[in-house]
Amino acid sequence: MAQPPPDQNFYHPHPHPHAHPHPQLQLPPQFRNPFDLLFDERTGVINYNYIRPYIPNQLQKPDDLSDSLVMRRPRRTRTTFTSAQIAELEQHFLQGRYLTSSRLAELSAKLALGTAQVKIWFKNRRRRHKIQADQQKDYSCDSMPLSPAASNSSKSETNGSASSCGSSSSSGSSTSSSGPPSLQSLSLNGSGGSTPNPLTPSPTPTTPTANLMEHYGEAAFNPYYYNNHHASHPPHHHQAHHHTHASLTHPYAAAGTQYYPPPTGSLQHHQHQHQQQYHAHHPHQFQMQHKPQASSIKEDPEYSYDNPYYMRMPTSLPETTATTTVQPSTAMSPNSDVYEPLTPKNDECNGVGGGNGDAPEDLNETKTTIRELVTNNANGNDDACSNGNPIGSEGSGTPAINIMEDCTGAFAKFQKMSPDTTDPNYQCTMDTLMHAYNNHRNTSANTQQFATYCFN
DNA sequence: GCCCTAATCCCAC
DNA sequence: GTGGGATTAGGGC
Repeated sequence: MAQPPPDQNFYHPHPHPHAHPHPQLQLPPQFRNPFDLLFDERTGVINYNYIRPYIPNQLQKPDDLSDSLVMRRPRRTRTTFTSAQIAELEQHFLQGRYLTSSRLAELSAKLALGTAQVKIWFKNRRRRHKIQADQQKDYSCDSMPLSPAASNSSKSETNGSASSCGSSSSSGSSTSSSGPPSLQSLSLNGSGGSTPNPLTPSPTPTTPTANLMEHYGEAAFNPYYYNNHHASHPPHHHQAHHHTHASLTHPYAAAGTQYYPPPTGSLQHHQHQHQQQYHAHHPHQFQMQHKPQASSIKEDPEYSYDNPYYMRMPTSLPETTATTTVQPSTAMSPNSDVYEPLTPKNDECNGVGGGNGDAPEDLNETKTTIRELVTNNANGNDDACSNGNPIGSEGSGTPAINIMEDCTGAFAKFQKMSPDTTDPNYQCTMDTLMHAYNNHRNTSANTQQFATYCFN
């Protein structure tokens, strides 16, 4: 009987050439999932060298089993994923943290990996992400100063980042005591006073992706970019890149953690490990996703794409990053089998969930909101502005609107993070704009002053 | 030896 | 069957 070639993906404790009985033969109960050990789902090869009884560690070894047969389930040889495989896996993880069977099969075939390996990778990736998210949350809740907007709003309200930070967002416990700040806390915190319900995506037009990508660099959000722009460059380019975007005291650096900038040593490792570690240190882009209920994702007819809790991926990027290669998320498609729901608890810390990173759309929303604000104010409809000195006090909101229209590019100012958290221009959120507005509506004699303050 | 992480074990649903 | 949490262990440095 011809013996199949041994499969190198399996551990062979007894590499003797004698074939063990065929797995279809009767197996005693202590054999658990023998096919796990025998069948390589990638190659389809049965490993005839390998039939061992599985005895849980906790169970006592039956007397009639020799020591040579009692062992922990042997491991497969550790797979070393290629950088391309990692990139692909990361990209799919970006699109959704859970895979359907069809997606799994497709991905495993595409990457020439076993389905078990793909599943394990996603499982471990989710685990890693959760740990880091917990660390970030702890850090951001404990240490990060609130943006002026959040600070303002928190004076009169107890919603927003402060209160939601205190509630656990996951079934697991937060175990770490320190870590890098959440990027949400860094750049998206401005929703505190303008997000009535922290469990819903913020109605405050924010541009999280634009903010974060500009501040941290495209690579932090796009593994493809990372591959294309860093893999071929010496490590110092990588670091220089980040210094460019975090030229001042970076919260991560200030925290003295290993997370950001990535440790020099690891960055100087070879590309594969470099890439793996990079993603381990930059998990921020998945903050809004969480585990769906049970197995409801795949067939749940209520799994509506239109549900605002569902992940939204950026479909367009600021012009400064328009040359990069972020793929339109298939998670955007109702036919996608990778998109997943966002549960309310996913809105960690500040209720900016939803991943609504469509910058131009948000910008338009912001402008529309301000337009209404100014118009109402100018028309005397702003009850809050009873001091007789409203914006557009010339009797029409038109000048302010015109200024805004003329200052479209100036909105970009608010998409930049300031290292100075006391800077009232800290964030481009409605809170910030309202902060500026409130500060100046009592003092500005005309629209121009306000517009100058806000948009220049 | 340390770190990262693939793989395993265990339990819950 | 699949998930998460805990753990083990391979491999690079």
